[in-house]
Amino acid sequence: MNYWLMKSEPDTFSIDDLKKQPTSWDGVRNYQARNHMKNMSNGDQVFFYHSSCKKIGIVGIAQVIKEAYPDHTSWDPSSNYFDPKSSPENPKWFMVDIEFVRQFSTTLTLASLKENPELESMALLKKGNRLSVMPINEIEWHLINRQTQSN
DNA sequence: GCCAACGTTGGC
DNA sequence: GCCAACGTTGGC
Repeated sequence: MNYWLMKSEPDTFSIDDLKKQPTSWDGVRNYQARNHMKNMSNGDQVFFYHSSCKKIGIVGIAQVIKEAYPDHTSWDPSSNYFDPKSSPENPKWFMVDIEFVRQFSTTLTLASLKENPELESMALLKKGNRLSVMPINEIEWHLINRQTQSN
């Protein structure tokens, strides 16, 4: 089992949206993020992170329910995520499906994560980090998870 | 709204 | 293959 963090702008797609139904994580157009998704397995656990919003931070947990498969929006000319270099025969971009697991009673804010010296090495907290899909190591996962309660 | 950091593109 | 220019991300 592996652990991950995925960012989403809640104005576009929030954990409340995920709660209603599983979703396919389409639209990732960054090689590093794509490669991380290709490394995901069914059952992998995901911190769900709200970015670019009022209360930035980890808001809950999701899990992978379908492993990486071609992102069809990449060859759809009407899609915002269209990439002319991708085709059904030779797909360039991939996505996974995730479903809701639980929501934290309070947002584990970015500011509070930064205050924890044990989390210093986290990729998320590195300056200038813009990756929308990143791995979380097991120690970090449990450290963070321990600080949370479910709704 | 600002801007630093980063990834990508394209000319050379 | 280098690197300047550009577009995007995302915290503040």
